[in-house]
Amino acid sequence: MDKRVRVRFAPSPTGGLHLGGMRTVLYNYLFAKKHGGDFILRIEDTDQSRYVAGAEEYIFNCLKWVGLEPNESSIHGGIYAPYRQSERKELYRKYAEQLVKDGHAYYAFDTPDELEKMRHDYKTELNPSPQYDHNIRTKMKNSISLSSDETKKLLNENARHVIRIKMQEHEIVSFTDMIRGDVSIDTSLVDDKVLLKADGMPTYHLAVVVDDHLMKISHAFRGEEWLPSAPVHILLWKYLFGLDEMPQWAHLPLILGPNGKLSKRDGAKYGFPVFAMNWTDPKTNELTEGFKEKGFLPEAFINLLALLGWNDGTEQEIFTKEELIEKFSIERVHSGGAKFDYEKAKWFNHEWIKKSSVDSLQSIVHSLLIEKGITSVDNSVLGKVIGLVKDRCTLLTDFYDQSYFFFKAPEKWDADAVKPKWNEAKQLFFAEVVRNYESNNDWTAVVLEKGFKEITVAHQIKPGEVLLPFRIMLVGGKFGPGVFDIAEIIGKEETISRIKKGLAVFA
RNA sequence: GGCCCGUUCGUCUAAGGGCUAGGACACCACCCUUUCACGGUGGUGAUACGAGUUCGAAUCUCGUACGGGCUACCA
Repeated sequence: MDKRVRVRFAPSPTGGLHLGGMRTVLYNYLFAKKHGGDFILRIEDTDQSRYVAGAEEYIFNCLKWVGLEPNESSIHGGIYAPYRQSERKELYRKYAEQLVKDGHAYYAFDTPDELEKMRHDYKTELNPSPQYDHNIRTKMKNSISLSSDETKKLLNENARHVIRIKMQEHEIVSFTDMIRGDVSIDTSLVDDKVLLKADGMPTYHLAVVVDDHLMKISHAFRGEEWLPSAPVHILLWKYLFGLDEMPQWAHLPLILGPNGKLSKRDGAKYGFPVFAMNWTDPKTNELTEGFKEKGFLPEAFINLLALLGWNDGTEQEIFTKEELIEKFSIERVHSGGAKFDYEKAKWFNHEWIKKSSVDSLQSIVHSLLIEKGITSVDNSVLGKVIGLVKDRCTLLTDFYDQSYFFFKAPEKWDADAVKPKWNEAKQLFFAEVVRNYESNNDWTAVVLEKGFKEITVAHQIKPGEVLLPFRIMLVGGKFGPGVFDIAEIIGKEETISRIKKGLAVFA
């Protein structure tokens, strides 16, 4: 059987592409690819009041960045188009009416105020949040409590109404989850969910079942927060299409922040990204930082996401996308939630930067430097620089701090580290170094170091006393790779110029 | 409140009845390095609690506690 695996998203700020959603996509993708199936992305835009312009494109951009593009979606198209819910609106009413006809659903005419009143009136200490269920529905305004004439009259008058599922009083609904095994839930605990809203749009509950059937979905992945309403979906499948056709479900564990389900707020509060890419909410102008802009490699992002709740049973932690596809198994996904650890996330990125070739980093570091105002970047120089500093970079943005001095002479010097011990002897020493380097015809780190050391001997100075000042002349502070490597790369002219400048500053 | 899901070092996790509960991140120490890192070696550190089943339980069962989720004309 062909595997058709799908994931659904709402283009809204709350349902946007945070870590949890991204991981759902990833597992979905890995599972589909592993079994030679199709990865289908569905967009939920049923609730126009929450719809955020640009959010859908944003989701696709994120997927593009990490290379998890779907086979079918609202932008990629596919044989079951359209893939956007608002464009499928007309489909859903038919199924909702069918359910009413078969006695599995009913019309409800209650206004928001009446619902509010019900929640207030039936609220007790024992039941702080009363539900629209088999007890309450007889007391509300719907086609079960009203006579059929009254119902007809209201429908003919075009009274605002919704269609609700009629949950059985006591029925145990069971299904097998790919991660958790057998799960059973008593229907009496689930309320009569709205299936079709007053504006004619379906709720998630109806849409997910109708779409999965129409699009011949075989596997459906979603977050654990959907578990309590799973019986609604199972029952709808039973009533509408039969359970044999129902996709296999996998309810993924939640990704937790420091306090509970990871939220956008957690990122701002604790200083780490929770979205794949930068996202500016057009309604509030609020910026949510992304992993991409923070300096993560897409390979690292996928890797750390995959390992948050899954492992292959070995001690391997660094996986390429291809290895993940090969080794992923949904049965090995944890059932418990995982707390996101930003320190470990950074470690994954560091590993990936070290693992990446100079060539693959070149263009990304180049544009980063330009962004930071370093305009004259020679590509062959940059290649050498990247090779020299990449082991010291945890985030891509670290490349700036680790390498700007190759392209720009220091303008400030950590003079406190030099001046107190500065003296005439050192002044003379560096004057000698300048003379030596000026006559140098073999500008390599090894030769430069040899010349430098010889002069320390001649001047009876310990290398340790002049190495630090030399470093500060070249880069401005106590950081960076080996000084002679730096000197080799910046070249003869620049090295001598920086020594002379340093001598003037320290004198 | 009700229901659902979960619980192994601080964090992510391995161990599917059987050697001193293994690894990674973080942390600490030492080594390397005449800067800062990288790297190397080592260390601190966990089966939530209580019963039961068993020759033997992190592992199976029950209870308790704790954590999370759901309880909308949101998804």
